[in-house]
Amino acid sequence: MKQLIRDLVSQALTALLAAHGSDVAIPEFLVENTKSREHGDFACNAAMAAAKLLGQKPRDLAAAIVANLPANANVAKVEIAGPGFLNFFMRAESMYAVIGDVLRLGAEFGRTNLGANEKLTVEYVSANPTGPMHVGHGRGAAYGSSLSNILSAAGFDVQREYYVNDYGRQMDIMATSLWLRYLDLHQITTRFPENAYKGAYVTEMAAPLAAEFGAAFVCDGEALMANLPPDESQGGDKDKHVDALIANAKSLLGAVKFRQIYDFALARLQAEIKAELVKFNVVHDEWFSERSLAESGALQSVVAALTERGQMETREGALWFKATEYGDEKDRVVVRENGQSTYFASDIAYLKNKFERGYDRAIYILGADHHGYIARLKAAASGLGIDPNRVEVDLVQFARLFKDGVEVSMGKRGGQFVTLADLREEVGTDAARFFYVMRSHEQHLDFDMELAKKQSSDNPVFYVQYAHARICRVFERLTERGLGAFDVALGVANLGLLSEARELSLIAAIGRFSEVINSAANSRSPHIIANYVRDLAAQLHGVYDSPPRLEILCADAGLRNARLALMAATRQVLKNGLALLGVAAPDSM
RNA sequence: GCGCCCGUAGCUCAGAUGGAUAGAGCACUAGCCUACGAAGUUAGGGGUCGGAGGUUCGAAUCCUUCCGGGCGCACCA
Repeated sequence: MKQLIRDLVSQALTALLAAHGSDVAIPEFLVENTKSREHGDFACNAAMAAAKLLGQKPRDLAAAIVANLPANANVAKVEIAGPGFLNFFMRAESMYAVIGDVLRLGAEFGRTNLGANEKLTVEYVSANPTGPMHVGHGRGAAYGSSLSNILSAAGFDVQREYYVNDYGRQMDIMATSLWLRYLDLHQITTRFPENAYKGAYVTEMAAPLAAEFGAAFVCDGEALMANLPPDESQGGDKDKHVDALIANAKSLLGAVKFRQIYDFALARLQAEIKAELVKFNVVHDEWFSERSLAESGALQSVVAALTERGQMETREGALWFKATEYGDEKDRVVVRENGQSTYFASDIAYLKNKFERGYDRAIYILGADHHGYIARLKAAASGLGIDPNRVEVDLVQFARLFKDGVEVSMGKRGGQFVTLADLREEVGTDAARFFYVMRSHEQHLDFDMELAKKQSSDNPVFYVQYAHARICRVFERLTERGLGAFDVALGVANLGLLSEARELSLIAAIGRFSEVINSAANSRSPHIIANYVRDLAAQLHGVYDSPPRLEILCADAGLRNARLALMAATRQVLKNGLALLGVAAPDSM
C-alpha cells in the first residue's frame, strides 16, 4: 500500500518537474504510517522535501501534487495538513486483503525479499568451552538467534555459526585444572592455582574422567609442583605461575595424555553448551573449531599471505600486523616472540575462511566489551583485500540480573555465578528470551526475574502469549456452541462487515507486519518485533474486552466468520512474531 | 589521557533513515464481569528529551562543547 502511494506521488512529481522544465531527479521523500487517525492512514512529506527544488511553498506544492495525483480506487481522499503533509485516507476495503493473505500464507506471512538472498554468516554466542554459559552469554544467544530468524524472514540467506575457542592457553588451563581435580581423587596433594578454573563443574568432571581412563594420569605431585614461580597470593604473577604449571603438566604427562584430558574436557563442556542452547531454542548450523584452523594449516598460510602482501612487520622478535594502515589505533601482534600465534592470528584466518566459503557478508555478534575488535577485524579484512564493509560487528550491551530488587552478582570469582541454565530453569525459556531482546541491544538491560515469572499483564511475555491463548479459546467455544466450523471463505468474503475502529486498527496493525520485519532486519533490532507483538496483543485485548464488548460468536454467520477471520489472522501474526523471537505461542495457559 | 556506547515521565524503556500535539509498560487514581478466559479492559494526572550553543521550513534525532554513567585501550583469550 505504501508502495502504491509512493508511485502515485512520484508520478505527480514527475509531471510537475516536467512542467517546471527541470530535468533533475525526484527528491527523496517518505511515506509513513500516521500516528493518529485524523492524519489518515499514511502520510507523505514529498511537498516539503521538494519545496526548495521547485521554489514553491510546501503547502502550495502539496496542492499541486494533489491536483496531479492519478486517481486510484484504493485512495478515498487526500488532505493537506500541517506544514505540507499529504495525508492519505484509504478506502477500508483496500485494507482487508491482508487478512486473506495471512490465512493463506500462515507461517510464511510476513516474509519479505529485502535481503534478496544475500548470503550472510552470523556468528553468535561463541562462548569459550571452559565452563557453563552465564547470563551474559544468554543475551548474545537470544539476540543472535532472534536476529538470524528476522534476517532470514527478511529474505537473507542466513547461516548461523558458533566459533569454538578450542585452541590455546585457556583450554590448556582448563585441562590442567581438570587434571588437578583428578589427582585430588587419587589422594595426590597439589596446590590449585589462583588463575585456574575453580568451578564445581570442574571437580564434577574428575570422576567421569577417572572412570574412563582409570589411573592413567596419576603422577608424582611433587614433581608437578616443582620449580613453579610464586602465585599471586605468594607475591608473584598468577599468569606466569599457571603457565609454568601447564609446562610441567605437559612434560610429565606427555603430549598424548595431556591431549586426552584436554579433549575430554572440551567434549563434555561443549556438549553441555550445546544441550543448553537447544533448551534455549538457539540453533547453530556450524560449530567452527579454532583448532581446525591451526591443524589445516590455514593459520600459517594466512600469516604467510599477509607477509607476502607486505602487511606484516617483525619488531622485537614478534610478528606484527600493520593494522594502523587500515584505521586501527595500533598495530597488532600475530606471532609472539615465543613463536606462538595469538588469538588475533586465528581471527584473521577465520575471517578469511568465512569469505572463502562464499558469504557476501560476515556478521559478528559480540559483547560490548569487545568493541575494540571492530577496527581490528575490519583492518584484517582490508589487509586480506576484503572490503571491510562486508564485515559487520553488532555489539550487545550487558545485562544485569535483578532478583527481589537487588542485583544478582555475575562475577566469576570463586566459581560462583549465575548460569544461563539457572536463569532458564527459574523463569523459563520463553520469558528469558523475550526479556533479553525486548530492549535495544545497544542498551544496558535490567532483567527483573520476578516480573519474568509473573502471570499477569505486567509481564509482557505472558501478556502476548495470553492474547494468543485467548483466541484459541474462542475457536474452542465455536465448536462447543455448535456453530459449525470456521468458514474461511465466508469470513474473507464478509470482511466488509468489520467497520468498528478497533477492528480496522487491528487490521492495519496486521498489515504492518512485513514492514516491521524489514525495519527490525535493517536496524538489527529484534526489540522492534517484541514491541510490535506486544502492541498487537494490546489491540487484541482491546477488541476483546473494551466495553461495549464485541461479540465474536454472534448469530449472523457472515459477521461471525468475518470476525473469526480477523481473530485467526491475529493469532497467526502473534505466533509468527513470537517465533522470530524463539518464543512459543501456547494454545492455553 | 584516547576511543566506543548511553543519558527521554517517579521507575524500566520505545521513538532507524530529521516531520504534525515526544509515546508504552509499571506505579498512582477512578470506572468496567450472570459474558468467547477479569490471567483482561477503559479513562486520568504526570516531561526544560542531561546543560549550552549551532545547522534549517522543521531537531529527542545531525554538528560543536561541557556534565554525568558504562565499557575498552596486552607479545590475554
